[in-house]
Amino acid sequence: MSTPGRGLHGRVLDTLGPAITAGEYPPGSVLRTDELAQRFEVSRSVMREAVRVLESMHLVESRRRVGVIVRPAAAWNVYDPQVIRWRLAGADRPRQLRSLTVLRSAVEPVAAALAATHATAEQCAAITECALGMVAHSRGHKLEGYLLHDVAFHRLILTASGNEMFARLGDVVEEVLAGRTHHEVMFDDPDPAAVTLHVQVAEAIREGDATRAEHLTREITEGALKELDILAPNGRPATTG
Amino acid sequence: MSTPGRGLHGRVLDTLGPAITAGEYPPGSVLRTDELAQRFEVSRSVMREAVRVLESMHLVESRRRVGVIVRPAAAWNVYDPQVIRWRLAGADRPRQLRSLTVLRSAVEPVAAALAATHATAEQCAAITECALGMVAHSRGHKLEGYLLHDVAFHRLILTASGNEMFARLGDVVEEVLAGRTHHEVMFDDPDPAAVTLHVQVAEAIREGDATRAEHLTREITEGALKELDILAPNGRPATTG
DNA sequence: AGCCCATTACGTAGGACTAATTCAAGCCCT
DNA sequence: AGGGCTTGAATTAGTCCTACGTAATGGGCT
Repeated sequence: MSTPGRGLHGRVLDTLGPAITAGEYPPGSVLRTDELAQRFEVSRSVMREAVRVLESMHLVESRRRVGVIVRPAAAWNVYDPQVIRWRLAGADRPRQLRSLTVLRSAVEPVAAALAATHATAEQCAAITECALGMVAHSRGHKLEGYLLHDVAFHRLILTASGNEMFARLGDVVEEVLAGRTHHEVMFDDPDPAAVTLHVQVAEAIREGDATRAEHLTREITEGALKELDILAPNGRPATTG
Repeated sequence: MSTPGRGLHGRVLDTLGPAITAGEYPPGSVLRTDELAQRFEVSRSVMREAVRVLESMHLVESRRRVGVIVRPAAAWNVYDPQVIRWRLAGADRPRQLRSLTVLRSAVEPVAAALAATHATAEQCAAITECALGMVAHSRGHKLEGYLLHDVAFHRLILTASGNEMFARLGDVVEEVLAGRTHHEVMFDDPDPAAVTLHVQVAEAIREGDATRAEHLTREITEGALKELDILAPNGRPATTG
């Protein structure tokens, strides 16, 4: 995807990272550096660099006389794009997708409101163009083209918000939307209502109507949440009273 | 604060990280591993481990035959707690504080709404206790005690939301609140209206009133934003029309 | 202009030594 | 005799060092 194999230590991470985030090693598990080095057939230097990276993601903790200890999931840097990808590729992908979608539902409406105030003329034009592109690809099994414009649309709004924290969530949105199209069951054509909402959001931003942009975006993200509920009912298995 | 000096490479990071995030090396700057190792009086191995960590934060990129290249700020992992701390300690602290506060204003209301639905009885009790603790420390220059309860209050709500992404923002909130109390000019006693809002949020969550919890929390975060505007008017110097 | 090659800095390997932490054996005190 | 404290030995990560591999760059040659 992004950086597949930036050196030997990266190769090791591509295996170890997913294994840890998948819960293959329960919290508290102890790994030993030279044992791992042997297993992956790399030198200790390389293995140590890999461990340092895992450590910076708070996936593991390295203690003398003990080894490399796997930390509980609550400690993980769940905002690290690498960690997100690893988890999305793993078993609890549904839960992860839900977490990310809820995050979207919190952030994107506010981002849209800010975009309505801050967006430059060029950004407004680009956003509108994306919305029109979505319309153009909304019928006739053009899912790939639709996805492309959809991702660009949301990414542009997050950037136009002027908030760097929001802007950095573009990758997350892309991951979620791409996941919906590729992995989950995607209806043949996107929901026409959703397409219309995107066009209206573009309008609102263009007109500088922050409140309307916010409300419309909220409708979009709430739709995404409902869609998730249909595919995988109940994030936590609540006994439907 | 969290892990000051987990080995030699950590010592190096404590100096290099802040330097890079402070913009001391403009994007595209080239550092050489050996040179850095000499400067910090550590071996190349240690230096390489430090570089690997910086690389995983997307602060730098390491290329053969070239060196360690500083990446533009747009590429940085701004959600990494370490990066956040480095930036908060640096020169553009005000801008950073604003970004984080805007993020709070997006996330916390939604988190509060979810908490109203998901929180256990124990969590409700703890949240209420914190709110009462804030009241108890709201008068008479008891800022430290107030801060302690304030942080715990928001952290509990983020956790009670049941969303791991929200829960991990507890550190961010702590950093922001602590910053307000310690670094910025803090009025002798906290705003009484804010204290009341916290108590009411606790009520709403206890009663399971998601909408009310959300609106009240929104008032809190909007207050925080206004407070920022007073201290450092206009994140981007907009000519007040 | 295009190709080749020497330079250069990172990448990898592996051995030697240090230091810190755990665990247990042994000691002392009660 | 039992419990708690001290001490020391074993273990594993941490650090340093040296050598060699490798790829990208930039200059020089054709």
